[in-house]
Amino acid sequence: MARYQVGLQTEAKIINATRELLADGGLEAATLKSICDRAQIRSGSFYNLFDSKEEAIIRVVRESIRAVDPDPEGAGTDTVDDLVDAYIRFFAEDPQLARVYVMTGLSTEATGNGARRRFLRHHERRVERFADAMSRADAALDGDAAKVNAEILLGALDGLAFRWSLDPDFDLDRYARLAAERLK
Amino acid sequence: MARYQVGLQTEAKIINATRELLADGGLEAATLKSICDRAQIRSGSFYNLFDSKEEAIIRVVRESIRAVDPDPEGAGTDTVDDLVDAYIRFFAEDPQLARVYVMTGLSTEATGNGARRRFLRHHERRVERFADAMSRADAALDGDAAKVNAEILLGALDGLAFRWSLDPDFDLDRYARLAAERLK
DNA sequence: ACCTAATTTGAGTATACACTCAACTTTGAG
DNA sequence: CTCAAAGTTGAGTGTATACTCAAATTAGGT
Repeated sequence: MARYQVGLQTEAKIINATRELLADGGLEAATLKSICDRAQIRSGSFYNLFDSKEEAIIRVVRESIRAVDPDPEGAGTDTVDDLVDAYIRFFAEDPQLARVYVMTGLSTEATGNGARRRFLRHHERRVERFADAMSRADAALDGDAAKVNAEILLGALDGLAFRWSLDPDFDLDRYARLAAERLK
Repeated sequence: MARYQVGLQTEAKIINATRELLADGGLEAATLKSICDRAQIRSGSFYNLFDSKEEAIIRVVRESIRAVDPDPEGAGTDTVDDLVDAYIRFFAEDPQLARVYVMTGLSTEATGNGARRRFLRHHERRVERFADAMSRADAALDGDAAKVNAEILLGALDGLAFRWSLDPDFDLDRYARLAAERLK
């Protein structure tokens, strides 16, 4: 499985092309032809490095989901503000990956519902993270109430992010901070 | 353009089949073949009544968008609670249409972005509706602040609805009411 | 019962898609 | 420099898609 430099470069070109296409037009836009055209390769090269189109897409989607997580290994030291900031920063700093992230959750099929399940699992982990931070900040808040609050706050953040994905002019940063202020 | 009874029945079968498929599997699932199979007709009959597959889909989507609106002609007499109730009721009473509604906004292409634009336009109208109701309830709230509040509340509702579309077990009714309580 | 227009049929068209493979070229370790 | 493995190519395969149309059937007003 040793690899030549050219192969690694081609792999990177494919991943970049896939990410750009997913960010611009979602799963519908990421056809094999469009990926190969953008990466400036022929389909045979694609299949020399990837088993399927889905493999490339899942790699990009996974990357986007990981990127929204401020500190995947972090164990209970974040504040709610930290978490909200990380969420907002993700959208501000890498809108392309962020769009992939939003569109992933929304896609009905295309990646065989695997993406949806991944998205949901990640969401649940994040709710716990937020709930923990809320509990730490307010000793009077019991676990269940914190989880409810976290679910609502994350719902609002996701809803506003979705709104932004429909209309890039929407001031996500501002609204997300206001929502967090009212809901934390 | 006079029509026989059979024709009207066929049209209804097609619309129903399309709605069911959209609700279950989104745009990806609503292929011409699947629509015709479910409606128990052959493709020629479909094209005798519709100019394109998109026409049938758009009819269903429009229906879903209209259904979420409690009183499209209503001029400024609703309270925020009325509007939130209508939103929740829409999801509780016709989950199938509601799923179509959510999935429509999320679809990247498939209906040529027309659906997305429609969705956004409708969203903006609804924000104004909510903002008006908020202004009426609280004289101290100026127009801009009300609009911001409305945008956040609707963001939260849409986010929670999206969450529900990923996981039908999610208790949308409960969370939506809690969100409205904190944000109105 | 008659007759025209509405409706149905299903094989057929054109196109786009993901994916394959045999022949060829390039890489880089020894 | 050599050469086996890695990488590239592009025409080609199979399948699914939306959509068409000539021929047959049916509806329903007269």
